[in-house]
Amino acid sequence: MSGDNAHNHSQLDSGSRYNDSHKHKEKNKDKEHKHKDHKKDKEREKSKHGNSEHKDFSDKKHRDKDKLKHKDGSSDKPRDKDKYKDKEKRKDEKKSLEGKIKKENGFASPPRIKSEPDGEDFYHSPKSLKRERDDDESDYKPKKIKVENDREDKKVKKRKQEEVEDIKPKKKTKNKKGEVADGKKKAKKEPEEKWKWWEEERSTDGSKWKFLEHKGPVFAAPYDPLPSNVKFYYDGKPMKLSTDAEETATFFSKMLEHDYTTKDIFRKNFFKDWRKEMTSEEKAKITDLNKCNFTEMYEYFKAQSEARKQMSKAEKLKIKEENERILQEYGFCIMDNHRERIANFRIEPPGLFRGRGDHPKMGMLKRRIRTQDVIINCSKDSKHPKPPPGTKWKEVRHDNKVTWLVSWTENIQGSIKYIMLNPSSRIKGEKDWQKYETARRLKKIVDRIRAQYREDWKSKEMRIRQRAVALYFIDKLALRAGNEKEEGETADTVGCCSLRVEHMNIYPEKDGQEYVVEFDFLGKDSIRYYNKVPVEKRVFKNLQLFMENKQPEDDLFDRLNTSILNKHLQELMDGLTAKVFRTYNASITLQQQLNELTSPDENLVAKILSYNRANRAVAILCNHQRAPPKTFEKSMQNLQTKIDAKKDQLSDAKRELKSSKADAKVRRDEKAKKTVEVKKKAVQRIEEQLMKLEVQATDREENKQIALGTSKLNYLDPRISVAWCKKWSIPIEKIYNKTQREKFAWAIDMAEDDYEF
DNA sequence: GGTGGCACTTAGGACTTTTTAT
DNA sequence: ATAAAAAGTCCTAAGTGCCACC
Repeated sequence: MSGDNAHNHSQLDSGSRYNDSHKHKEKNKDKEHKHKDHKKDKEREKSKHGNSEHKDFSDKKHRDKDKLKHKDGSSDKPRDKDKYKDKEKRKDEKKSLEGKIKKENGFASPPRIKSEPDGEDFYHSPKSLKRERDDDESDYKPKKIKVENDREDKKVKKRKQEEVEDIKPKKKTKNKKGEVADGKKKAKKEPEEKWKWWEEERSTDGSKWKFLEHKGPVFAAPYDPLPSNVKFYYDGKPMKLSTDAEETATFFSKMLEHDYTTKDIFRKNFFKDWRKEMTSEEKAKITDLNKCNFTEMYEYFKAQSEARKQMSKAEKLKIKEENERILQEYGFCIMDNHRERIANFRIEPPGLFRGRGDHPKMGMLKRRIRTQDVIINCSKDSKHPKPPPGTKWKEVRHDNKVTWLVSWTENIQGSIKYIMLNPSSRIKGEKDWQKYETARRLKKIVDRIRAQYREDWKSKEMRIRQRAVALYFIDKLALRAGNEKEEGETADTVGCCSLRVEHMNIYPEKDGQEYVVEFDFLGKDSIRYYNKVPVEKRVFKNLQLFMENKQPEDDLFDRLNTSILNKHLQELMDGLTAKVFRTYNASITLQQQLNELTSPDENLVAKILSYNRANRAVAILCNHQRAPPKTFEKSMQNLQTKIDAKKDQLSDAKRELKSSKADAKVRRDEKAKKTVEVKKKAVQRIEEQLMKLEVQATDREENKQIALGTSKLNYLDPRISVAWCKKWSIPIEKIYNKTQREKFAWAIDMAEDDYEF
């Protein structure tokens, strides 16, 4: 009773993530299918649908999807747009497109002949295989063998200079309003000259770096015990907890407001792990989580965070400076002569595991990482990071075949966590660039691949048909590959290859369309994928075949998994895997949509709306969702109010204009004429403002539950956006913020207005 | 082929800061 | 000046894919 009744919240995952309770069907038919053993049925049941609250979401989503789903080479019958006729453009008059192959931009590459004689002939050493491939991935400048140390080429000069400047921990990055000049006069003119790694050659030996030096991770702050006046109550009585037990209790107390704490699994897992932290006396006494009252602790933390907000300017500044200091010390490393930003240099603090969706491990205690858990990776000849006094690293190694600086093993899933570089770093950027080049190579042969999988739908071999149908989905719908997962260890989610019969319904005819497939499953992060699509007849027939005599929980593609699929893809094109299709389809969609939606005579605001729409088309394709912002309704309403006000203002202005015109007609003097002009201007200005507001409203509404960021950051070849900006004279800042510009510096530097994906 | 380990990319939500409206 | 909204950043979970080994 007491205690945690503080929470009773409502819905959490507003969005479309399932978590809870969905009852479910006849599950017991049981395991005679060779299938795995359904000990996890239980979990699965939970994610069964039928959750009415998703209703409207799905409707909407499916509407959008129908609208935008693209072409797949050929057919693709009518979609069910009918039901939702809708806003202007973006129908799918796009299909074509595939046909035309564009010339690769600049970095021409010896396009590897597509189906080359499988690897072996080319690559002898499995060891170096990967790297070699990368290299002749082409796209990167004419290669030349990189010599260990600075070569003689023209680059040397530039490099040297950078060495000096780049490496200096610039005391304070940005010149915050002048205060900079301290330290040394910034004589060093800052590394204003940004390093253009993309103009240099890449190493060819499979090593990721030659030199790496860093300071190691920043550990989580040690536990700071509660003041004695903040009490924990068990069964209504105050109880002083041992430090460890108390710390763990604070983790729970901090989440009191979160829906997690109302979930059985969460509570059960938490309580079990909490008890492990208790002394035997505590363990004996505390036997029921429901008798625990954490509210004082909760209030205490709330007050603290409140206090933090109320801090004076000076205090805040001090904290900011301290953070900056830590950043300068630990947030950078030196990799091959350049000072590069580290992404996550702080070790994850202890806390309660928050899995997403219906995670069987939610609530478990994520333990504190100590020095002896940490592996350091750096150059032998670098200054090794030193462990906190009195402690020792688990290991210091010097592996330049990997990119991480620090790693440790996490205790929930037993997986390894890494500290790596920021996306703006050379090592990440090169990889990112390469990813888009691979997608562009796919573009050149995608027609052939499509033709082939269509042929394969007729294959005599079941495994080939399954492979072909799966690939069709991956291509057409941008589904993820769908690796197998260990049951019971994670939320029950699937991707293409791991789809189960229960994840789709097929209808010979539905809503006036033939051969409709309705997908409904939870994908990555337990985000629901719901889509109804007409498919080709052969696909449909194949699906019927695959589903024959199967139980709902059986795999749809029982002869297929990601490794079989990827092996096949690898034969079609060097470097081709399932995920390349997502990248390819996302980028090509952006490009098409930009071409279609951008009208030359529109103003900047309208163009940006078009960009956002193109971006949105991709986000919808990739099913990138977000929970509608909590304040969405309200802010939408506010905006509408503003629009209404503006409209009133406009009609007033118009009226005034009219009367001034009438007046001018009568009086015919200069003054009256002038007045007319002034009024005209006013009307125009107001109209513009109104337009802007309306655009804003449209954009926001359309974006309600769509997340644009993920595709922008991970799927869209940035050169497409850069070229678009150049072509229409849109400042790049309108599209990419500072962080994004840093990540995409390579693209911003190299793409011209005629770049074509 | 199946399995587990490893490295690295992709992902949404929480949290913080900045901007805008009042 | 203050509040609200939006934008930006941080955080870390959850994917993909490859490899070694059996």
